[in-house]
Amino acid sequence: MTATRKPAASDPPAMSYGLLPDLLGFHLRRAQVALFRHFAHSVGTAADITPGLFGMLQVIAANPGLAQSRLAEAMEVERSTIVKVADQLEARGLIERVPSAVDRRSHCLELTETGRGELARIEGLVLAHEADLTAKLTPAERQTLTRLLIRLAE
Amino acid sequence: MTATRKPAASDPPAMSYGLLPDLLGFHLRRAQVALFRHFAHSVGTAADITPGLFGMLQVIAANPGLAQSRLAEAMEVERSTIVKVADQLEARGLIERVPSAVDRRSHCLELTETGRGELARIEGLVLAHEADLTAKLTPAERQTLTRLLIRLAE
DNA sequence: TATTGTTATACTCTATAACTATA
DNA sequence: TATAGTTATAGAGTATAACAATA
Repeated sequence: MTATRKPAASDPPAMSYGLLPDLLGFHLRRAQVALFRHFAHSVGTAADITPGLFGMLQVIAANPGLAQSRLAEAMEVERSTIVKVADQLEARGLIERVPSAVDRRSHCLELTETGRGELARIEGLVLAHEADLTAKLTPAERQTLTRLLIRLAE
Repeated sequence: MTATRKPAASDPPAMSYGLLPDLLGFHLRRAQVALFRHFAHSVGTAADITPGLFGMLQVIAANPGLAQSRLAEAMEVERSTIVKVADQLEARGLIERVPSAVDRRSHCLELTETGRGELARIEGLVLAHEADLTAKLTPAERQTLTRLLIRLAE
């Protein structure tokens, strides 16, 4: 049995969320807020990075020489949005814009040596964050959750 | 068996997402993006509302006479953020700011008659959106997903 | 002193539209 | 004509800090 206490007359009336608890989007949002907070506290304070920037860095690392427009497609954002992301990562010395050898309009994004080192460090932090966050679930539950989310997004 | 075709030499190389598919946050985000798109196409075009505004309206409707500061706490945003939300909903004639009888600093948020009608209509659209979105899942899977998301957010 | 609503301001993330240099 | 990167600009959504009125 869970710990309870006698409700006092001075208690604020319990808040109702109406229909929201019946909606998947409500729980999806709450889970994401919880994850962002956990990420900010664990990874963010140790490495000054957000989930979004980390995602960009991952895709750049996994696809050496990726053009900015291809990154935009992969992340499902506008080309123009990538400019500032690349500016930021370049200003921090994590990536380089290398002119393409075959298309002079195109910039190939590449991790720098610094970027490779930083990314390795951040990956360690992210994996620890992931393990900590999902410690509430069994491995089977974690896999079930991932699979259901994938099917929802398809 | 799934339909396939012979890969052509001109195919772009398959994009890799690196570590991202191993991370819950990646799938959480994709699911939320998919849900937002679906909401925008189904509910949004018929009622000019976003998931965020709908959530605010739900909590106001479910807690008549709620003060702005209490709404801010319930939605986990700053007091000052609520001002614009209330402005918007009031400008659309959906809610009213009623001066509190017991605390002259406080504004009690109340649905107008128009607001009640509109909310009822929007709720219908939202429930249809929810049913359509989750048609990919069995009722048991839907419940499992909700439960796992709740445990993740706890 | 603390709280309520408000304003002014700013920051992040994103999009649109127009520009240039290539293709 | 179409594409790659860029710029300028704007719109959500959010936060911080300060203020007047009130508790």
